[in-house]
Parts: sequence; C-alpha cells; structure tokens
Amino acid sequence: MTTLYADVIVDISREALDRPFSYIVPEELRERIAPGSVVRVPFGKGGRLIRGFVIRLSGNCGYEPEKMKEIAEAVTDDETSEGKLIALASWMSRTYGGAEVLALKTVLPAKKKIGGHYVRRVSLTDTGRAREYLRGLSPRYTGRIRVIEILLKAGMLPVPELLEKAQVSVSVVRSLEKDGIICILETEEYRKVVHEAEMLPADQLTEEQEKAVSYIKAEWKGSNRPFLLTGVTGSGKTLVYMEMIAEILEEGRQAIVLIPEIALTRQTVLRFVRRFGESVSFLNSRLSAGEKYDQMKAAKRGDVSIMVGPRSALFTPFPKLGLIIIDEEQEETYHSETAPRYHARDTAIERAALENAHVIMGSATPSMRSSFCVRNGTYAGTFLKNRYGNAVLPETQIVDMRKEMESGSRSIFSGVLLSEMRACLERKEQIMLFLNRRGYAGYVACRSCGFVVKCPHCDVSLTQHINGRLICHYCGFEMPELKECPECGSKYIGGFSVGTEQVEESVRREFPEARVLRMDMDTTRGKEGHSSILKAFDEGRADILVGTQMIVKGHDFPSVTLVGVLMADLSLNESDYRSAEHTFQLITQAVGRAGRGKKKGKAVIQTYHPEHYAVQCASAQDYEGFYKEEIAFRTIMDYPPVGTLLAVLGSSTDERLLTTGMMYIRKYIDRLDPKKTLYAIGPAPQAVGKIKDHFREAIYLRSDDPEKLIRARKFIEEYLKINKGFAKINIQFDFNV
DNA sequence: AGCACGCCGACT
DNA sequence: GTCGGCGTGCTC
Repeated sequence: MTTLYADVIVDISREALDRPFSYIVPEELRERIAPGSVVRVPFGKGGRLIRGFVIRLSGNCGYEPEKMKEIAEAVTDDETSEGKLIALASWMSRTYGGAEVLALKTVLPAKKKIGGHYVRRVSLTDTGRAREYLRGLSPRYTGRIRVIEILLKAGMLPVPELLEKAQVSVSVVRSLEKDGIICILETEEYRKVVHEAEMLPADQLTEEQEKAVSYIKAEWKGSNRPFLLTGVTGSGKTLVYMEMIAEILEEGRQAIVLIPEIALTRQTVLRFVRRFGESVSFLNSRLSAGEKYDQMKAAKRGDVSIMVGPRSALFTPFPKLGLIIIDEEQEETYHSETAPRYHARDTAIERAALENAHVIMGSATPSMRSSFCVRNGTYAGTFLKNRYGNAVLPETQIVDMRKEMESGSRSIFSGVLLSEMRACLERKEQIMLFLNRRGYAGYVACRSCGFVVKCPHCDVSLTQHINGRLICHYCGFEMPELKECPECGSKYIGGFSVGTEQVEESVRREFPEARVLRMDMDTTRGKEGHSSILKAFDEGRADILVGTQMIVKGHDFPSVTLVGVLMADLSLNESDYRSAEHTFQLITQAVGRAGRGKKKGKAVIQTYHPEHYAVQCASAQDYEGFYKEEIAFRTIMDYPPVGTLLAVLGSSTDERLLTTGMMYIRKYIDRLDPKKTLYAIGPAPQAVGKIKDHFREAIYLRSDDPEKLIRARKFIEEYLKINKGFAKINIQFDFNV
C-alpha cells in the first residue's frame, strides 16, 4: 500500500505558520482522516503535540520524506466547528477555483494577524514576592530587573508595550513567567458591540406570517430544502425570521443572519437586540480586526447565539449552527469580487448541509436563480402578499418621457411628477427621488463631433461635478473643466445626462422653499456620512431625499408618500444578460419605499421604455409576471439559471500580453472541447475594459452541465500553471453569475 | 508558540 | 575560560 500524506494547518496564530505542513497519515488512522478533520500533530523540536486541521490528502509528498512526521491522533470531540469550516473552504476552492489557502483565510479570518491587535497584558503575580525575588537576583539578570521594576511602577501593561519600555525580548518575559513572578492575562473581556437595549415582547404575527411560519416548520420536519420567502416590501419578513430563530435557539442551536452591508444599520441590529437581547452580536466593515475576532470568539464559546452581519458573517464558528438567514438574497454584495469568488447564498447552503442546519432566504424581488430553484423543487418557498399593518401598496404611474420631450419639455421632471411633488410638499409629507444610475453625474461630450472625455487610466467616461471639475469614479483621477473639444476644437462641449447633483439643482430651482438632502458617494464620504443623512431625513429635517441605489435599499421612512423614479430604464442598457432583472429589482424596491406608514403612497416612474416588461411588472409589483417573461428569455439564450456560465476574467497592465494570453486560453479551450459543447464566447473586453491602468478581458463559457464547467476550469488552471507566460496576467474565474 | 543554537557579557 | 541570559530562526 502506498503512503498517504496530509497537508495540515497548525493551530498557532502566527503569520509565519500560516501555511500547510505535510504529515504522514498512519495506516490505522486512514479511515478517520479526511479534509476538515481535526488532528493532533507533533510540531517543532521536541515534537510537542498541537492541534491542526487537515486541508488536503494526497498520494505523493511535496517535501523531503525523511523529515516528515506522522499524525499522532484524530480528534473526535465536539471542538469541530473549525473542522466543518475547513471542509467548507475546501468545497469553496473546488467550486469557485482559486488557491486553497485563500479559501481558508476567508473561512478562518480571525486566526491570522491577530497577534498585533489582540491585547495580552502582563502583571506581577505578587508584588511582595517580586521585590524579594528582585533582591535575591544576581545583577547580571539585566532584562529581568528592568521588567520587574517597570511592572512595580506601572502595575499592568500590554506585552508589546512592556517589551518596548524594558528593551527586552519575549524570552525574558517567558522565563519570568516560568518562575511564577509574572502572569500573562489574555484579556477576555470582549469589546462589546451590542450595548444593552430595552427588550420588547415579540410582535404579534399576522395570519399570513403565521401561515408562513407553519409552512417552514413543516418543511423542516421533512426534506429540509433551502427555503425562499418571497414577500412584498413591508410584509414583515423579519418577523418570520425572528420566529424561526426563536425556534432554533430553543433547541440550543445558533443562527446567522446575513444582511447586505448597505442595509446593516443600527435600526436593523436593534430590532434583533430588542427581541433577543445580549445573545445578539453583529459584524460590519467598520469593526476593527480585534473587534471582529472578539465577536467570533464569543460565538465560538457560546456567549452569543445570533450573529448579524454581511457576507463574512457566514463563517461564524458557532458550535451548533442551526439556521442561516439570507435577507435580500438577490443582492449582488453576496457575491465576492475577490478570490475566492464565492457566492454567499450557495456557500450558505453548502455550510448548512455540512452542519445539518436550515437556510431561509428572503426577498421582495428574488433572484432569477432562487425563483427557478423553487419552481424545479430544489428549494421550498412561500409568499407574503400583504403589507404589514394597514399599509397598502402604492399607486403607480408610468410616464413616457419621449412624449414629454415631444411636448417641448426639457425638464428632468415630468409634469405629473412636478404636480405630485407640489401636492406632497403642501401636505407636509416626504419625497424620495431615485435616480437609477451607478455613476453619480453626467458624462461630458462634444455636441459637434461626439467626442466623450474619458479617464486616461480607466475605460470609463469622466463625470462632471457642480464645480466643473471632471472626476473618474473608479480611480479618482481629476482634471479641470474643458472649454473646447480637444478633438475638433468646438466650443459646444459640456455635461450630458443627469446626476444626483443636477437633480438636486433642479429641485432647488423648482421648489426653492423645500429642504433637500442628497446622498451619493460625495456626500457620504465621511465615516458616518451615510447614516447621518438617513437620520436627518428620518427625523423630518428635510422634505426631499435625492439619491441613487443606496437610498432604496432597506431603509424604512414611514412619512415618505411620494417616490419619483428618474430614468427608470437606464439600467436596461447594462451590457449584462441580467440587466432586465436588475432594472425590475431596482424599480420595484424604489416603488416599495412609498407609503410604508399609515398614509397611502404614490410612485411616479419616468422612462423612455414604458412598454418594457421590467418597467411594467415593477410598476404593478408583479413578480410572477416578470419571472415568466424573463425565464423565457433565459431559456432561449441558455443563460443562468437555466444554463450554467463560467467567466474567465483576465487583467493586466500590459494590453498586448493580455490579448495574446487570452487568445491562447481560448485556443486551449477549443482544443479541450473540439465538439464545441461549451459555447465559448470571446475573448472580449469586460464591461469596463480598463480600471486603474489594468486592462480587462473576459471569455464566457456556457453549458447545461455545471460539472463540465468545473472540469474545464480545472484544466485551464493547470494550463496556466504550466505555462510561465501567464505569470504577468491575473486570471480569475467567476462561476454562475 | 516554543525549542535549540550561538553570541557575548560577567564572573571564577 | 566558562557560565548562562538573551536574541534569532525554524518548525512537516
């Protein structure tokens, strides 16, 4: 029998040890060791036994065999929360590609680099004994003397600070610890991120919510498929989530609640804290590494049982995970833009399967993928069709902007919207104006020759700001206003299209007495800018809020009764097969912002494509209708979720190298797949062909069999490894998005 | 993290 | 010369 080897990550939090070590798997342990197993291995001189995690098994070793040690034992106690996460990491790298170590770092984030942030403090065990020890100490122990003297004066000090002050290395501290003179305390008081809030009794469920709850419970008794809860905006999905969480907590298990980062506000977390008290914790990008680590550690020790957070909260090491909730499951932030390019939805489903936990996804506008899975029986699902309380869905009106143009109006507001705004202001109610743009301002073009001013480093047009300066929103490049066209010399060069700044300007012109707030990248740059604007609007310190996507996601403003959607169809122009899906979702969400309180709301949708099904269905809040139209299109084109898609994304600062490299990959694919079953397209420039001087190209592969694409990706990865020419090109894979 | 090796100052 | 603290480097 051939020898079996295992790559093991050792459980010591040190940057230098953050890599796999190879061990021999002894004959008698073969049955019990697999990727994800927790083992004990001899490590270092003296072969002291430490904990480790098996990340991979293989038949041949990449290390001198004579230096290799054997795994001592397999651990089968209950401390396997990491073990399961390692297994998850291995699934991620198999499914999404990329280095295994990267997947591991994503899954076990807290282990690394913490040394610096994590505070360990030193103090004297007993000052009297220390003085005595000091007196009896030979004066040659210079380091020890300095340390004790400093500690006598200061009392307690963090280790790094002490080392700095006493000018000694750790070995001095260690020998003093061995002699029992000092002790090192790992400060276990967590930096609490959730402070006490008044706990409130659970809200009464409506009949409809009650039905959803019993439907989910029934599903859990049987096959335990992932569950999709489709509920119109304001139908109270969160209440259903909380009911299911309570159920899980009762069983002594824990729950993770994933929320898009943008919706992760104080109010969201507070809702959970009010119901579940101090067992709730949360993560967000503003927490320091140390704070994040503390939250993870608290979860591991069972001090909290609910973790609310963005994508990364999925990897909370709960001892007995029972439920993962994914709110607004269609959000693109659940898809990681860096390797490993995992999707939190599918990864959550995999983690739940590994840990025997449940998954509930919720959305007002589910992704095509999830709806598709409900229809083919992979997921279970149900609907919430009514708004919570007495709120009714807003009345909507579609305005054809082409007709406005024909009637000679040049305003960015239609006549209908203007009169609605006027009426709303008179009633002293609030208005939201949603501009369907990713960018934030207009581009600048020459009206004579059509020349468009572009960023010299990125393949995007520059946007003009109120002060006239032209700015690139990808890299921050800036240049002064142009007085004439650099191509043809014409003086007729200027800003086209509309940005939030221009909308704000127009509002001020039309309604000088109204108080306007604008929310975009420029006004929210400060740390708290985002939430302070929302807070001001919520407290009624403004009448009108102008903004892009960020104002329609997850914020509840009860006194908004009018929503204006400007350029509703702009996202239809995205060069992406999902443009209709995105447009439908954005308009639906925007419309849903109106009339969340006691008063009825109204939404005005301004568009150049009033007949498009995305606009029509969003206006009617008709998800079913949209799904039918869209799935027909996907089926004809064999796009996801019907077919499977693999994107090979290349980027490099050297354009020619990139082009030839991508051509070689394409040729290799054609050799792999002579019968052309993969429908390769490209290479072609990506939607944004250049960012920060990195050129970007893509090849797309389509197939009805996902396994085929995973195999193809493996072959391409091998090909890239063997050929040195690809060293200067960065290649990443994107699966099914 | 913790063990061993080797440098260099201090003391016999 | 020798002893031993203390810094450094390595761990499959």
